[in-house]
Amino acid sequence: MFALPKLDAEVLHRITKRGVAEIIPEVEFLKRLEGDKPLKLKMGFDPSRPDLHLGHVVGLRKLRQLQDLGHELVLIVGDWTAQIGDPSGQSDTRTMLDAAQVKENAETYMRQFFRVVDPEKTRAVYQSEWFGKFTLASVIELTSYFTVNQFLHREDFANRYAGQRPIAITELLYPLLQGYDSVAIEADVEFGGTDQLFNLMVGRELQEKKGQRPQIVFTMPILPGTDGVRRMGKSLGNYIAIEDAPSEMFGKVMSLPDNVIALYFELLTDIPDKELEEIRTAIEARTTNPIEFKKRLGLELVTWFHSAEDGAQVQAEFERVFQQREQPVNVPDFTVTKATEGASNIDEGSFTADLSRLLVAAGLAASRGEARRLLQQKAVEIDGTRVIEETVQVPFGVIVRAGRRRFVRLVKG
RNA sequence: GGAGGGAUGGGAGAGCGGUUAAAUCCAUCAGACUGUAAAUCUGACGCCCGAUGGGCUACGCAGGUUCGAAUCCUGCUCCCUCCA
Repeated sequence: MFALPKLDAEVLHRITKRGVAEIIPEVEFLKRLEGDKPLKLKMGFDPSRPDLHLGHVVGLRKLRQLQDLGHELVLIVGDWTAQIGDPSGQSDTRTMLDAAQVKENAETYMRQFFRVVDPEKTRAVYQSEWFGKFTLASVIELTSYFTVNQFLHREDFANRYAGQRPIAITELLYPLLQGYDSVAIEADVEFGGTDQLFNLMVGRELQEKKGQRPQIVFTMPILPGTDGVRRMGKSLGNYIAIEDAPSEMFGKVMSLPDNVIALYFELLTDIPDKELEEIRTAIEARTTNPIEFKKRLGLELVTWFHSAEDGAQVQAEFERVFQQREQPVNVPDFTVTKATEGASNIDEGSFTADLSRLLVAAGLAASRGEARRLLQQKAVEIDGTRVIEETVQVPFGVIVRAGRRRFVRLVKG
């Protein structure tokens, strides 16, 4: 009944080469792809931070590609590992999540997850299905397969050990639990960023010790965040979320440093390798303005996660506001009344504005101090004219701009 | 059980009795420039006020010493390293 489609060279190439760091072992993976059973693809997630960003998307796209070939994804909801926290160099204690919270987070997660991955070929399972039944004896057994020395080889641990920084015992448990998940579901392939290599290998070994066919370890490059340097991460504040509004998503793409543009195309789009090369050389040789590539990237991403209309609109708006330095099409209204801070002498057509107060009232500045700073720094415009004075007479209907991105239209209440 | 180190602004990390709203770096914001919300350069970056000045908050928590404390003392709380 089930038949995996015949793989043509191009598809195969895209799956095994594009956006791939390492497949261990690659030949075995190819062999299994040709098998007559759909593969069980494993992907875990930690339900304590359900915000998906483009860093996750790199892996999700790969899963999608394989699903499209007929393989099946098993999504592990890490309700136990979430309590430990994957070693990240910090020793922040995580709070225990209650079951309801986990469920809610998991749902949020999956809602985002299915924007990339095919829900029809996805099965979600909770770690508690097996760890809920674990006894101390099972834990001890699990730990018996490895030595501390082996674990200290993991780069992160090795660095911390050498630097006399703390390594929590629970952190050592993390790879074991994640690895056991592979045993529990009998995973064929597990996916992760290159930083996950160690954990993935533990799963592979654990399966072998348990007499299972060891999973293929499939790693992908880490996507740098909007700072272009550090990995994209929520806690680093350099991420583009799947659920970012169109303008925000586009804007964040536009703020990418030039040197990561090509990598973003490689990991997040399907543009042909040939074009990828062209982009790469064009940026290096400075023959094309990189902003053009960023626009294209932004457009693709917004189209994908929102719609083509949103993409077009948001790009037009960007060009208008930031390139032409004109006013945006849709400016939110701010209603000025007698009660408004910073507004006085209101008559039919205009009023006297104390800008240090009004900017705060209108949400354009966080404090009066900041409002004054903006005025001082020549960052405030009223209908396109720079304003430095604190007190000015303004007509209703004008657009006030504070800085590059904040706009408000003053309307009479 | 023993010895020692530490808790500072969004993050990292100086300061170790006054001139410290607190160096520096990163992030952030603004301006300039630009083929870009890249890069680069410059500046700003606690809050409040009748404001070239004044006030209030802030360096784990609670007290104390002092004209004056992030800096010294005491007691808490938490964290870490090493030895056993």
